[in-house]
Amino acid sequence: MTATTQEVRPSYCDSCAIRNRAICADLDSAELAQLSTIGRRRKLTAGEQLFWEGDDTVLLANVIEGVLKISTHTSEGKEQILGLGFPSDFLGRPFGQTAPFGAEALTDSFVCVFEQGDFDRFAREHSRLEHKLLERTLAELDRTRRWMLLLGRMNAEQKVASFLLELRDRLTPRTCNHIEVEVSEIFELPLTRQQMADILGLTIETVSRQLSRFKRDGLIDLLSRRQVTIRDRRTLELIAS
Amino acid sequence: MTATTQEVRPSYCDSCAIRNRAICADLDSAELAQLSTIGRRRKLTAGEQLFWEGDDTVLLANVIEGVLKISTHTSEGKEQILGLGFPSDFLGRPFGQTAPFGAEALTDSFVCVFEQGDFDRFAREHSRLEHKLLERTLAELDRTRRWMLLLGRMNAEQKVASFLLELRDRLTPRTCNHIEVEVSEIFELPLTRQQMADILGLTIETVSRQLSRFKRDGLIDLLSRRQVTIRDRRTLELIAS
DNA sequence: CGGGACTTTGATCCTTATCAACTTATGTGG
DNA sequence: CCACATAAGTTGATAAGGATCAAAGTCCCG
Repeated sequence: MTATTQEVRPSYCDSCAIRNRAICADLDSAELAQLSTIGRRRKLTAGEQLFWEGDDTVLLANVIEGVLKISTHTSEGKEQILGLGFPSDFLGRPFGQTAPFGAEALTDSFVCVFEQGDFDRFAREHSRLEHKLLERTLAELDRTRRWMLLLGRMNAEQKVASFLLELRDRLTPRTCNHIEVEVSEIFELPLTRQQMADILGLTIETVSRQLSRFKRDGLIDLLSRRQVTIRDRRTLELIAS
Repeated sequence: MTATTQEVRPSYCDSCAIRNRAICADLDSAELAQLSTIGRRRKLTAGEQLFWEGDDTVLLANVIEGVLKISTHTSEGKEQILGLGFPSDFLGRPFGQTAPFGAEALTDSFVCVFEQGDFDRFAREHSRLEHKLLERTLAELDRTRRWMLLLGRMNAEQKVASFLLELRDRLTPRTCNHIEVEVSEIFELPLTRQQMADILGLTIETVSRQLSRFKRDGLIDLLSRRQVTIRDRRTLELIAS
């Protein structure tokens, strides 16, 4: 604690795929080394639960690879997905008592997991990290509020169009080493139709019908259940408003 | 900046109604005095806009008295209210470029306003404040996500019931000087039917019909357009799930 | 007391949920 | 490697909840 000089061994964080995009981005090597002592990597297979809604021993995680969902349930058991976690996103509820939502891997994933207590303590001692976390939380709040607009005011067609566009964007990192990457309009849906319905506040049938319609109208292609190509982005954007 | 001792004059913050509940709660007198130099009080009359969606010169505010709404619009002009601000709530988007939503007073209000730049600078230098802000933002994110469940998965009856209950709770501070206060089940709606509709993702007619139904069934009383009494909280809670 | 905004109520229509049957993928064991 | 079982997805028919359109009623304020 009081040592002024400190042997800084490179932590495995240094080679982390999201080193420069996650909340750890502003930490120096020493801090990173310290952080890496309280975190551990974990592999998740599709469908595996990272933590459950209501858990007391709360986990926090950086998504390194893959896509996760966070969700809650109505008392009648209907699920509502609250958001998706993509690489470099931070998942979980710091400074809380119980997890207000559950987290599950949608695809095979890698995450960097922390016990909440460890992380909370670390964050309070490193205001740069806390600041990053604040910025992320504010951004996430913005995104969640935009989603409210979708849930409250859009019809099924607009919802599905918006969702496809957002997925395409978040699934493809905008830059790679500061070089603009030409992005393909083909991508893999990381969710089942049911899960899409649970995100959009629709039923599985409505989602399916809407996708079929978009395909029939030439706006998208469905190569397989999970493979989507956006053929007419302009029109989709018009529909999504 | 480098002075170690400093004349601390009591700022008007010391007597602020929300001194112990707002994000300023953890600041000491010296910090509070400093903060008060960059903030100013402002009175708003019902219907007055504090700032607009898309504004570049962004304002931030602590709500001292009254109720504000934050909202955004679809491209077709339909409004979606994103949330309400009650006394001690913090409004606005720190560390951002443009306001992602507008804020308007629903009732005559008092707020404590900051220029975003001033506030951002202050926050970065006072990690206790930034920590408070983080906790609030996380709590607000939780609340917003619960609202997603309402928008995505509830029917009109459940939405209106939930809203009445939440309004009653937030309109009445739970404690006063650490003493549990017996709360009355009568309260004033700070919104028009149209605004309620814009919060719940419904139309004005549906909201009105639902309220009439609740009244007919003896769950609530409507003394005037704005005066509501909750007569059967249990059943309302049951409906709201 | 009169005018305008807000609200309530009724009638009808439309979107999406629900129910049901069928089709297509996925995967496992013989 | 195929046949079968199971899960996931599609499509159609019908129903219901809310939106929309329309008109009457109420409150509020000058």
